[in-house]
Amino acid sequence: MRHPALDKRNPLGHDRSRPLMPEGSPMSRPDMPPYSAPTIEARWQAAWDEAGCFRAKADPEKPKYYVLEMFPYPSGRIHMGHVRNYTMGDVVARHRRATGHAVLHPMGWDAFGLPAENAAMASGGHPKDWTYANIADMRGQMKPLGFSIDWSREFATCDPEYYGQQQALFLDMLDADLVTRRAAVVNWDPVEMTVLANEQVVDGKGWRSGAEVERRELTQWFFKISDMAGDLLDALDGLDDWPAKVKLMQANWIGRSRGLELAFQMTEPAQGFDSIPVYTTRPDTLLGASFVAVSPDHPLAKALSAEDPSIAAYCEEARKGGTTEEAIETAEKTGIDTGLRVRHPLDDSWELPVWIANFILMDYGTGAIFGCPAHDGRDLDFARKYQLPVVSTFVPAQGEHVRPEEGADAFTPQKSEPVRYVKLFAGEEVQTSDQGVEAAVAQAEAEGWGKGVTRYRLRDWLLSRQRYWGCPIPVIHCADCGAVPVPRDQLPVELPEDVTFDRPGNPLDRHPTWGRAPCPQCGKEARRETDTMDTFVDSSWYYARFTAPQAVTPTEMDEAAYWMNVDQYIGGIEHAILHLLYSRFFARAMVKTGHLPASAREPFDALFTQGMVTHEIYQSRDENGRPVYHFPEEVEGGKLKDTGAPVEVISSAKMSKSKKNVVDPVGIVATYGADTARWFVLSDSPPERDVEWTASGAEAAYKHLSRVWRLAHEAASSQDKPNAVADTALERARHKIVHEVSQVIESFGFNAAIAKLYGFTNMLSKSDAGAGVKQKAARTLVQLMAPMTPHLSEELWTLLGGDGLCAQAPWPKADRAMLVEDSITLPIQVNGKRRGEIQVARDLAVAEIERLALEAVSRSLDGVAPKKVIVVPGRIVNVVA
RNA sequence: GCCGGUGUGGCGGAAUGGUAGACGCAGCGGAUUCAAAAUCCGCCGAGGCAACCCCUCGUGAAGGUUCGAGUCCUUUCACCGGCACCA
Repeated sequence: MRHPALDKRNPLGHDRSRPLMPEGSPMSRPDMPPYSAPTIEARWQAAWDEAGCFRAKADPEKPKYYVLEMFPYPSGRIHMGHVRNYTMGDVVARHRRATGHAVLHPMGWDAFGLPAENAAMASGGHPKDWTYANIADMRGQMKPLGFSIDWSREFATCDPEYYGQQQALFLDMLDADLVTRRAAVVNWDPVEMTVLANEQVVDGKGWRSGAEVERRELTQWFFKISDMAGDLLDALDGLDDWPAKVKLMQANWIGRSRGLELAFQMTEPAQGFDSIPVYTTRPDTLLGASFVAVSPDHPLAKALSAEDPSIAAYCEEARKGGTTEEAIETAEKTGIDTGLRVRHPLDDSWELPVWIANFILMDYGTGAIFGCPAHDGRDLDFARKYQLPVVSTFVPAQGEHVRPEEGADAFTPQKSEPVRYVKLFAGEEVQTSDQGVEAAVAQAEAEGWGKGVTRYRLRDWLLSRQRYWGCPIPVIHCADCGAVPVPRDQLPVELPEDVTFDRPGNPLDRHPTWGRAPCPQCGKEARRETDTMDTFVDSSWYYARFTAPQAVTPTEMDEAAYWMNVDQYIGGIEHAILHLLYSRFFARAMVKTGHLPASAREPFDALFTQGMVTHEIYQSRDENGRPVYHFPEEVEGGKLKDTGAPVEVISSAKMSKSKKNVVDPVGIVATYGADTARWFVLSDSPPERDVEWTASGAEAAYKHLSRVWRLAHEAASSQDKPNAVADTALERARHKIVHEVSQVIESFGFNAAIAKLYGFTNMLSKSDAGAGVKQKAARTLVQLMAPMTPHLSEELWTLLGGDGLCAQAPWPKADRAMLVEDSITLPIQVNGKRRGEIQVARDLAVAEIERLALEAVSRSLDGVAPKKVIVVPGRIVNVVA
C-alpha cells in the first residue's frame, strides 16, 4: 500500500521520497498493519455518525455542559488557527462526555459581511452563492478533522430562518426601549457611497476608494448599550473564570469616571447662551483654572461660526484632523479665542477667557472643559502656546517640588497619592486627590453650583450599515407615521436576490421595487429601511440560538433554560472587547425581552482565549531589493528548492497569505492525518500562548502516534507472563497518569497533558510487565489520548479489547491508594544547596529523617555542627550549618 | 503617555516558596543494516577536574525578605499586547 506521505506535494517542504513506516521493517510484523490515518479516520467518523454519539440530548439525569468555540467566517478555507481553536473545544467536549455530562458542542457560520460583496464586485457572482459555496467547502475541510460536533444544529447567520428571528428580536428590543434612532456623525466615503468604520479609514482616506472621507451627519439606528454601562462594568467582577486581561480591557473600554458637572456663567450672554456647562474629573483643581474651552463641534462654536468667518474657518480646519494614531499623537494643540468671558464659580470677580480648541471632544462629557494647566499636560501645552496663566493648586505632601509655573511638567500624581493643597476650597490641606475630588463634589452640591456625576466612555452601538449582505432592519418609513416596525407576521424581511454590484453604493437603495411597501399603520405607500445591521449583531446571540436552532421564535425557553449558560467559551483575544461586550449586552436584552432566563444574563461562564499558530517567514530579495516571500514547501535547508538561492529566515509571525508563511491544514491532514494535526497544535505551547508550527514538530507528532500504534499492537499480541515488580510499577504509573491527565485537561493544560502522556508512553515501552497489565496500560493510554487523537484511540481501543466505542466509554478513574508511594526520595540541602538524597519510608518519623539526612551530608558538613535542621515532610530536608 | 503581560539551554517550553531545565525539537554517540531510512538504547546549561565522583556559576540586570527564591518585595532594562487629546 502506498503511504500518503509518499505524496511529494506534502506541505511540510520535505522531499519525502520514502514512506515513514515501510513494510518489511523490523517493527512491521505480519500481524501489525502500518498506521494508516486516512483509513481509520474515515472509518471511525462514519461509526460515530451512525451511533449519533455527538447529538446533544437534554438529559435530566446528567449535568449539562455547553462548550462553544467562536464560530468562523466562511472565507472558504480553514486555517491552522481554526484547527487549534476547534481542537481545544473538542478536547473539552470529548472529555466532558466521558465524565458523564450531556454535552452541547455546536457549529455554525458567521456568514454576513463585506467580503461576500467584495467578491461579488470582483467576479460578478452573488454574495449568497459565494457564501454558501464557501460554507460547503469549509464544512468539507472541517469534517475530516473529526470534531465531535452536533452538526444537526448547524446554521448560518445569513439563513432567513436565522436573521428573521434576529429581526423579531430587534422588534422586541424596540418595544423594550433598547433601540433608538438619531443623528450621528459618520465617516462617509463619497465614492463608495457608504459609511465606513473607523478602522476602514486610513490617513483620512477610504481604504478601498482612496477618496477623502467626509464627516456626515446621518440618522442612524443605535442599541442603547450605554444605558447598561454600569451593570456591564460591575458584573465583570462576577466573571471568575474569565481572563483578568479581558475583564480589564472591557473595564477600560467602558471607562467609568467620577466627576463634577458645573456651569460657568458668561459675563454677557451671547448667541442665546448664558452659561457653559463643563464636566471635570478634577474639581479639586478648580482654583487652578485659567481658561474654558469648547469643542469645535460644540453648539456655541457652531453658533459663533455663523457670525464670524475666522471662527468658522478655524473650526473647519480643526475638524479635519487625521484619525490615525500618528496624526493624533503629533497633532499640535490649537485654539482660537472667542473673546467671550465667563465667571469663576467660586469667585464672581474672577473672569476666564473662552476658547475653542481642537483637543476637546464633543461626544465626551459636555464638550467643554475648564483648563487647569498646572495639573494637565494638554492644558499646559495649550496655556504655554497662548500665554495663559499657570497656577498650581497642590504640591507633593513632602519633599522638593519644581512647579509647572516655573517651567516644570504638569504635576499629575496618582489620585491615590496624598498631596498638599496650596489652593484649597474643600477637604483637608493634605489629602489624596480622590479625597479632594469627593470633598469638592460634596461642597459644590451643598452650595448648589455643581453636581457629582458618573460618566462612561462607552457609546451607544451604531448598528446601521449601508450594505446589502446583512440582516435588513425590519422597519418601514412612512411620511405620516414615521418609522413603523414591520408587523411580526411579515417577518422575515428577506433580502432581494436580484441585485447588482456593478456600481458603488447600497444595492438595496437602488432596487426598483424592494424598497416600496405600504405603511403598516396607515396603508399609504411608504419606504423600507434599506440599512442592514452591523454583522456584530449576528454573532451577539448565536450561542442562544444553538440551544433551539429550528425554533420559530428566537429561542425556546425550556431549551435555553436547560443548556444556557455556555460553560466554556473559546476564541481569540481579538474579540476581547467588541464581540464579548455586545454578547453580554444582548444576553441582558434577551432576558429583558423574555428570550432567555434571568440566569443567562452573563452568557459565558468561562472564557478561554487561545494563542495563534505562527510560522517562520522565508524571504529573499528581487533585483530591486524588494522582499519576496516564499511558501514553506518551496524552501529546503535554508535554500529555495528550484534555484538553490538562499533565503533569509524571519522570526515567527501569525500565518498570513501576504507573508506566505502558511501551512494548509488540508495538506497536513492528507499527509499525516487529522490526529497528528490535532496532537501537534496542542503540544509544545500552553494553549493561551502562540504555538509555532514547524515541519519537524509535525513529523515528531506523527512519529509519536506511530509509536503508540506499535506499542498497542505489541501489547495486544504480548504473551509475557506476569512480573510482580514490573506489574505493580506499571499499574501505579497507570493510576498516576489517569490522575494527572484528568487534572491538567480540566485546567486547560493540554500541552502538559501531552508531555505527561509522552512520559507514560516511554514508561510503557520500557516496562517488563506481563501481557495483561500491559494491555490495560495501553488501553488507558489510548483512552487518555482520545480527546486529542480520537481516531487513533478508537482503533486501538477496539484492538485492545475496549468495550463499545471509546468515544462513549466512561473516563477512567484513578485509585487514590495507588497514587501514594511507600518509599520516597528526599533531597538533602546544606544551606539551601543540594548535597545528597535519602530513600525513606513515606511515614518515617521526623527525628529519624534528621538522623539519616545528617549522615548523608556529613561530608559536606565537614565536621561543622548543624545549627538547625528543617524537615519539610515528604518534600525536602535543609540543614543550616 | 496610561494600563497590562512576558523575560529560564541552540529552539518550543516544565517547575503548590522546596532537587531549575519535565516533555518535545535540534544536535552528538551507540545498536541494528551490505548500506541507508525507519526503529531501539544512551548523552545533551556553562565552566573546572584524570573522573559518568565532585566543585563553582546559572532563570534579563541590581538589591532585599527567607533555613531555602525562576516563584515574594523594591528598583531597573528589553520585548509584546490593549487603550489613547476621554477633561
